[in-house]
Amino acid sequence: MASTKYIKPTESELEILQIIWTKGLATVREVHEELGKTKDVGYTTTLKLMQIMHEKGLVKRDDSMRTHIYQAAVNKEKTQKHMLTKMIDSLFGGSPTQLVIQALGNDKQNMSEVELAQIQELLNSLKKQ
Amino acid sequence: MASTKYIKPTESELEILQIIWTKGLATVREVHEELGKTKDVGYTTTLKLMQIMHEKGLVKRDDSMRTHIYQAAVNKEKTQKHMLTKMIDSLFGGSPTQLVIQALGNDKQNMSEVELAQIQELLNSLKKQ
DNA sequence: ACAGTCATACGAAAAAGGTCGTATATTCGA
DNA sequence: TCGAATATACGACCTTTTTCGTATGACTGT
Repeated sequence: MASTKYIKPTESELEILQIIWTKGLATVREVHEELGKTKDVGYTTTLKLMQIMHEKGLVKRDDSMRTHIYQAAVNKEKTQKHMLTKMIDSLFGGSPTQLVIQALGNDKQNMSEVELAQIQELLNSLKKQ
Repeated sequence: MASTKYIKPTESELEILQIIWTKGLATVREVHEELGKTKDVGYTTTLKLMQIMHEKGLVKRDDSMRTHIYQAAVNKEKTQKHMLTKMIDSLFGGSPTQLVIQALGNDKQNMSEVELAQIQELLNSLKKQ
C-alpha cells in the first residue's frame, strides 16, 4: 500500500498553486510577480513558501539551472475535490446539495446563460441515472 | 455605521459552530462529547476554544448558572456564504459555476431525486431573470 | 460533612503558518 | 574585470491557533 498521504495546502500555498496551475511552468519570480497583483510580500517570502511546497511534495521543480522551474505536483481537480469534500463535511453537514444551493444562490447577478446551461446539462445527466 | 467586522472562524471553531448550529443550545460538555466522535482532544481544550469564541463574539452564552449554556452568535448561512466565496476565489478562479460543477460531479451516487429537484427548481428561478 | 466529581478560569507552551534579513553564488553589462 | 542585479539557501522571528496542566470553586451522594 504505497498510499501517498494527502497533503492539505495552506491558504498561501493555494494561492501559489492557482498561479502554477494556470501557467503550467513557472519560476519563483513569475509567481511572485503574479502574486504581487493582489498581495504585497517580499520576494524571499514567496521563495520560501515555494521551497516548503517542494519539500511537501506539492510542486516539482527542475533545478538543473540557476533559475529553478516549478510545476504543480498535485492535480487541480483532485485538490478542488478534496477541499470541497472537507468543506461539505465541516460546514454543510455532509450535504453537497446544500453547498450547491448556497453557491448558486450566491451569484444571481453574475451567472451567464452559458454557465446556467452548463449546470443544467450536468443536472440532466445526473437525473438519468 | 455600526458595522460589525466579520470574524473568520478557524478550522476548529468551525467544527464547534457546526455542532452548536445543530443543537441550538449546548454546554461545553455536550459539544466536547460530540466532538469526541471524530477527534480526540482534552476537555479543557474544547472549553478554551469556546471561551475564545465567546471573546471573539462567535458565540453567546448564558453564564448565570454554574454550567454555562452556549449558542451561536453568527448566522449559519452567512458564514457558509463567506467561506464559500473565499473558496471560490482561492480555488475556483472566482467562478461559482466551476465549484458547482465539481460539487455536483462529486456525488453521483448519493444525490436523491428530491435534492436534484431542489437544485432544478433553483436553477429555473435563476434562468427566469 | 466531606470525598469525589464536574465546572470554569487562566497561563503557558507547543505547533503551524507566514515573513523577512542576510549570506552566498551566479550572471550580466558597461 | 568588477559592480550591480538576481538567484537560492537558511535561519530567526512573530503571530495565530491549538493544546493542556493546574488552580479553584460548586455540586452530589453517602
